[in-house]
Amino acid sequence: MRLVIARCSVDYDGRLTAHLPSALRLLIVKADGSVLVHSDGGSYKPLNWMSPPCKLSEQPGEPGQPGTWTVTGKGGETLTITLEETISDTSVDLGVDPGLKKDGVEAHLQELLAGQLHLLGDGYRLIRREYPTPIGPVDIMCRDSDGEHVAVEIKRRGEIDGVEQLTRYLDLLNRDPLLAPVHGVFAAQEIRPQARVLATDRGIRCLTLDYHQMRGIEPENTLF
Amino acid sequence: MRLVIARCSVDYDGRLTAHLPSALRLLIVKADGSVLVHSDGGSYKPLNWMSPPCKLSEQPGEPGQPGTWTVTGKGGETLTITLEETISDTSVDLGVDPGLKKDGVEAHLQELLAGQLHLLGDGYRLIRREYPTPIGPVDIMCRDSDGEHVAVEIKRRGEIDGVEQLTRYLDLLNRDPLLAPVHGVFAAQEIRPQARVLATDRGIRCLTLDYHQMRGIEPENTLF
DNA sequence: ACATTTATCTCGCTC
DNA sequence: GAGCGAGGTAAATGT
Repeated sequence: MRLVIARCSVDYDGRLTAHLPSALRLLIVKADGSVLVHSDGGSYKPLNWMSPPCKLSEQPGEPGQPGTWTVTGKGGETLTITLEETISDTSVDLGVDPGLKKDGVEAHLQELLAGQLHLLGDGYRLIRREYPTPIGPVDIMCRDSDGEHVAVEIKRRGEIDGVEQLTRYLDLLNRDPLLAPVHGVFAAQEIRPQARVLATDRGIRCLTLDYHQMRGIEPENTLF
Repeated sequence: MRLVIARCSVDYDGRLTAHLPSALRLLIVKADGSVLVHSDGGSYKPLNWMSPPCKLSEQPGEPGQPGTWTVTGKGGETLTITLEETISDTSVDLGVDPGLKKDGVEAHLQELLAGQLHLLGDGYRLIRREYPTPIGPVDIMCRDSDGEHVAVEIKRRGEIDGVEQLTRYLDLLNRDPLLAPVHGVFAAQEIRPQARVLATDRGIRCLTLDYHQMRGIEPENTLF
């Protein structure tokens, strides 16, 4: 990664054309060749940029004359940076980033809850995640301490349509004498009052998931 | 603007939860307090960030111990950065940026077409741009050579929803006896075949705009 | 590979 | 201030 602080003007020509008058800015050149032009405000979006894949061509410029960067993108779009005065120019090798892990999405909540079935109550045993039915997979299917089936629907935010979805599963599953009775649990980080009322009215238990707590309890990497 | 190169891990807790394992990264603190965490790849989007308005609280950490930054956003969301090793930490005052000037977006197409109504046909006269209706503004309202009203919807890329939008305007406008009959023109740099079929079926004329040509023909600043 | 949907969307505008 | 629509949307997901 290369960081340049410079007084520069910038022109973009691609899907649209855009121009930045001369000012002091931060230029970032990443390892993949992408270039960002940042000002000292705004938000995370650069004033202008070029996404990878692209190629940077640098014309140093005569002493006392501005240098020019020409960045050409895959589709032929160009970012032209005219550097009038370079305050600093440093490079650093950051290596490859392990990447962002987003949590709190449905898939991760399902994974966590499947490993902590005790949150549903004592003696619960997992049958399987993504239990298939003709109208879609049940997030978690398990048995309670009495051996009766429990279908769990997991949402990040529990709203009415999630309750409807679980209701459809339960209607279907309870027609199967090998499974019935199948109980329902509606689990979410946040359950809207309307959804809670509807679920309760239909005999579906609501379970609010404490994501932070679940993540803390999640088993660490052990020796085995 | 402050630039920090550091080995750090990052946790975000807000609308969602996200975690970044420890790695070398670039941290940018802008004048408005916003914080960006960039890796050496990807695109212009940071791995994680906090948008302004927000407040940065810095706990320096004991010697040999990591320091911690806690950035708190307006809605209570937090970005926690644990700095294990700081490679560099520099600040620079960039001043206020004059800002970006864009061309070739929908607004500019509208401006160009309003000045070149002959592209619609001979004898067209402009009534006004952004002609207001209760369901939103019509991009261009004009009269044709017979004095009948013509509503023009302009898109950069003409797709079906743009045709639907114009259809809603036409339905409404044609209820007004002072305006009816109002004809429709769907103008775009590129019109998808499905959109063209739908528009034609509804008696809406399609017009493909050549942006570069329109820009070339646009009258230069003349003396009078 | 391509189409569709989402987003801590951002940004700019109108009411 | 809330609401709406565009975006060089970008990024993720499903087919």
